[in-house]
Amino acid sequence: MPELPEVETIKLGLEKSIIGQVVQEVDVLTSKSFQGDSQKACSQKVLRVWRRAKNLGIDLSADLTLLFHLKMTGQVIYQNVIGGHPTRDMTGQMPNKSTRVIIHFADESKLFFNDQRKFGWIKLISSGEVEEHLKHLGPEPLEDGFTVEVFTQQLQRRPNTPVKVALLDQQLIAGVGNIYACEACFQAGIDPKRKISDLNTEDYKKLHKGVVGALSSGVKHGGSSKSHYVNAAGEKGYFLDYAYVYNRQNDLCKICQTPISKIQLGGRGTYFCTQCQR
DNA sequence: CACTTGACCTGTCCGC
DNA sequence: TGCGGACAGGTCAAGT
Repeated sequence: MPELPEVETIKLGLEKSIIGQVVQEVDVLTSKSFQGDSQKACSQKVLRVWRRAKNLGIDLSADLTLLFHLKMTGQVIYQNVIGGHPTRDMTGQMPNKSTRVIIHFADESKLFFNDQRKFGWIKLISSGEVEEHLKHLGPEPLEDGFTVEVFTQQLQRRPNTPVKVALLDQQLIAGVGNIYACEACFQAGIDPKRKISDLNTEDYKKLHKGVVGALSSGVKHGGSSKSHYVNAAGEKGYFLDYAYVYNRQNDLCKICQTPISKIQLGGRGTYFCTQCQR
């Protein structure tokens, strides 16, 4: 589920709530969801929360890092208990049947890792190992170094791949997933089926703008909640209210009123407007 | 090497 | 109402 904007929104929420907290206990309810010795995290303090692509990191003292990947259905929800009641209760009773790991802090607040499909994971590693885990990832599209030139160079490593499939390749660009790949192609006016080798300079420029624009809009609206995604406080995101094509098969294009088409590309559902995207 | 497909899981939705 | 099949935001490994 969560793509760059969703993980970024979770990161911003956690930064406000868990920096300086001390881990008291880690409760692993589903063993495949947690790799490493969870006991090592006990008594360690949260120093920093960060994101790289769709990975979420929590740096602890003692040179430890909790690395998260939410895959399709992962959730990271923080609940601070005041007067016996959670401060917010958007997500119902916690833990629930998809809760896989609970991190208890010394002040009795808790961080829940929920994941219906069990594809996601948490790894406890030494901070020095983080780079090794993330080294295959391409550039961060919302950072300053992400120029049209860098973008073009990266895409050209996959000349025979359809544009939308290339955007999903984390080695080329970090953090774009199925929703934002569809939206980026729409915003660029580019047919998602076109091969990379078919693009000209102008196309790269429009696509670059589309990728940055779609992701920025995603962050601005707090991410996309088709079914599972919630932020660190358990609240939904509203980007899909503003989406032009994703999940809008047969609905009318917001620009030209043509019904939105859905096809398969690289095995994934792909939405686009046959009129606006060429 | 470049690219495609299936597997990993659970739940929901849709047609019959 | 029940049942089977398709599909779901991601990423690997194995196949062509």
